[in-house]
Amino acid sequence: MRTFERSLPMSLLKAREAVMKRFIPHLRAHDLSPQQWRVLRALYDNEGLEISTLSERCFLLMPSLSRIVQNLETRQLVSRRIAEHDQRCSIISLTPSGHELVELMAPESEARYAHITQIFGYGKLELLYELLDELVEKLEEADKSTLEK
Amino acid sequence: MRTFERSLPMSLLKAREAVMKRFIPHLRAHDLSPQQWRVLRALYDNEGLEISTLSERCFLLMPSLSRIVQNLETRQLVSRRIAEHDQRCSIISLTPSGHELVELMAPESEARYAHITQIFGYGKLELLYELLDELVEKLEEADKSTLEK
DNA sequence: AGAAAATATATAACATGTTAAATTTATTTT
DNA sequence: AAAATAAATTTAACATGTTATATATTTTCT
Repeated sequence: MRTFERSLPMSLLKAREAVMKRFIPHLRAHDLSPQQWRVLRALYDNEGLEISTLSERCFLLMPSLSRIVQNLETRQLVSRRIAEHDQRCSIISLTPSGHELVELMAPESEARYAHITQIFGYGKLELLYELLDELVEKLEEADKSTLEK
Repeated sequence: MRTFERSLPMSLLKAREAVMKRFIPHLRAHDLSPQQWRVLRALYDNEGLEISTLSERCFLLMPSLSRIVQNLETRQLVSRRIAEHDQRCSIISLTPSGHELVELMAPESEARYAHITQIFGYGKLELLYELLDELVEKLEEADKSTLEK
């Protein structure tokens, strides 16, 4: 049997944890979880998103996101309104203070990302992104052709 | 600001999810979570581990592992005894039926791993492992030298 | 129009992730 | 040896992950 250490999911997890360690202190200083930060960032890039679109962009399942938005709503960092064209849809936006918070935090967040790039090397980082994207792509392709059978 | 899509933690997460998708149905068929399976695998490779060693090997924090072991214990897949040399330490072992379960499941698990290797390419997979290891290594080195300052 | 099916979201229930605090046993200090 | 400190593990509390189910609204069908 393959040795236990050679586990792709675990290697990916370890890498993710190592990277996140660099960001979490900064997030915690502003009382945000990585997920909450992802939501705020996504809304900053594209103001006023349906919650299901937000779910895709942030790679969060609806039940998690539902709770996260409720939390951010009570903290007045985001607001929601019901879509006119379809009353089932919630549209989430940053409030002014949510917008402010992102702008306050972004520079340090960017600096930390730049530091990781410098430590690891720009070329290697690009290569890693490419490999990860290709892995996902190929697995999804394979899933599709399995479904067609 | 860097575009939201270019997020290393999220790329790592997506890749991990895509890979896990391949294993989860098989695990669920045997009522195991990925974490529970990791624990059983670790114990199969090295019978009788202190729970803190198990925690490192499986990359699980103690509170999570504590609950997982309790669950596996009630299902009689693992057993625990108190270490003679230090009564604070729990030593966890596979029961015979735990051992059996790993041997029953391992072939299919290996087959799925082989399939992923084939889809993605052996060389690329090795390269990915190397990059992930190197990323973790370099981040840890950088952490150390920061502490020394 | 009214019933049935589909869609968007939320809630429920339970496992896991995560930090802090509690508990128990070992070790060190005085 | 008694008190203080440290170490291993568990429990608590709360956020998130995950599957199933419920709710509300829209669309489709007849």
